[in-house]
Amino acid sequence: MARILIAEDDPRIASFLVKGLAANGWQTVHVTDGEQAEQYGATDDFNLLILDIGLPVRSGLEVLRALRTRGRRLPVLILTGRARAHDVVDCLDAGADDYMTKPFRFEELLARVRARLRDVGSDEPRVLAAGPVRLDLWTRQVTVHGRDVTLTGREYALLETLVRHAGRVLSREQLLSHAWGYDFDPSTNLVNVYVSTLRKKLGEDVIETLRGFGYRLRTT
Amino acid sequence: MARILIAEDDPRIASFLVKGLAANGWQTVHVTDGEQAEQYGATDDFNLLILDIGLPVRSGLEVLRALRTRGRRLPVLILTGRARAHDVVDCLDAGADDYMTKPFRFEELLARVRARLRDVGSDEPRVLAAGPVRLDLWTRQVTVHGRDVTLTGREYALLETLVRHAGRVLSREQLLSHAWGYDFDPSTNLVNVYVSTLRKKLGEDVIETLRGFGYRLRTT
DNA sequence: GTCTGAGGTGAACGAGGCCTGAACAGCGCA
DNA sequence: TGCGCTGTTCAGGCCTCGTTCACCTCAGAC
Repeated sequence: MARILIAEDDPRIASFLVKGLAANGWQTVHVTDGEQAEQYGATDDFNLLILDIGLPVRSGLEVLRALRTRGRRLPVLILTGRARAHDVVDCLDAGADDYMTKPFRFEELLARVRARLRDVGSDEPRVLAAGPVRLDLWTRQVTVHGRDVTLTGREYALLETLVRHAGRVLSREQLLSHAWGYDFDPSTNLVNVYVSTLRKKLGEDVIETLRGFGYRLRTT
Repeated sequence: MARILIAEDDPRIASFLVKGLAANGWQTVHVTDGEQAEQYGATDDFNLLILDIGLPVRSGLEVLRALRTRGRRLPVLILTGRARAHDVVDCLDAGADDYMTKPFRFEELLARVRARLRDVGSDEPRVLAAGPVRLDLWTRQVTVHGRDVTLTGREYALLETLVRHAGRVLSREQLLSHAWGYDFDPSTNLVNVYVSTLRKKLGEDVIETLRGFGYRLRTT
């Protein structure tokens, strides 16, 4: 099983990452400053480092440079705020493999983590299918009962989450954190709205409502 | 699977090469000075050597001469900066098979790598086709729905990238790194502009926009 | 030197996606 | 049956993202 080192000082984002990655079967270790990140990253215990660029004590960029200087080839995924997006170039120069700007959707992070771990673990299939729904992850094409459907970004993200957990009941909160990110207002009715639009595009019978619990993708 | 030895001391270019070649299914080994290049190149483990001319410890030219003196017939692709373009003649004399001047476009590098590996692995077809588009890689002729179209260099590079990954959604960054190179400003709107001009020449329906994600070449 | 065309930049414009708030519908419980 | 709670749907505004255009630089041809 792949092990992931998370270097992130914002407790909110960190807990979001730890829980989400654990739920997908990865072991995580969480550190909160650049010094620890460098120490742990220098061991051979991890298959991936998720590195916040704005860490205390020592910045993510410094950590990355130090690791690369020591010859560590560990894949590194950089997290950066909008405002510091220009730092990304330096990080890629310094040998980062990929980056994401905050706020990010969890599904997107998962996709990138999977891509980076492809050599280590099982690789990501090209097509996801559940019940009448097929998602082509390369082309982002969606079909229902063989019929092509065009979805917007959010609609696609939400459907992808449902398909990945097909048959399971997912709460509004779970769907929000996967398809939107950690940065959501709990009182929003966004999920309801997007389920509604998805139903219009996919047909009424594809997504089931479990009153009081959440939604579920029909697998039959 | 073909194995490629990369001898390049600029970490930026090296990481660009390693990632890009790996993504195309080649195994790479990366060394950063002329001494290592010579040691690794002397083994029989590689099908191609990508050799920077300005390496520390021992220059690319020295490495090349040493390998050839020892009777190694390994194909060698030279990388050279603009300023040192005159060294190319010496390298070709010393037995290099091909060369590129920095900065270079990734697609161009790929084409040369494919050409050099032709004997070893699968060989490159002469014509690429996807949907209504046909590219003749030898003559650089382009047709859409059978109609001839003339493209500038960049337009061609961008279209080639789209055709090589036809149907897949490619992000702006992926397109930039393939059609422009490692040396791009992530905030540029170049891709947008060139997609726009390509659409004018090829027709509106050939390249599809996936809002928030990138572009895709229609395969139907 | 002048001209031409390719490559690249910055900004204005516009469409469309995303989200909110509120009205409406329907289910379950008393 | 009536009430409250949960879920659905719709209209409308904001704002991001993509498109396009005018303009600049640069290199090569003549």
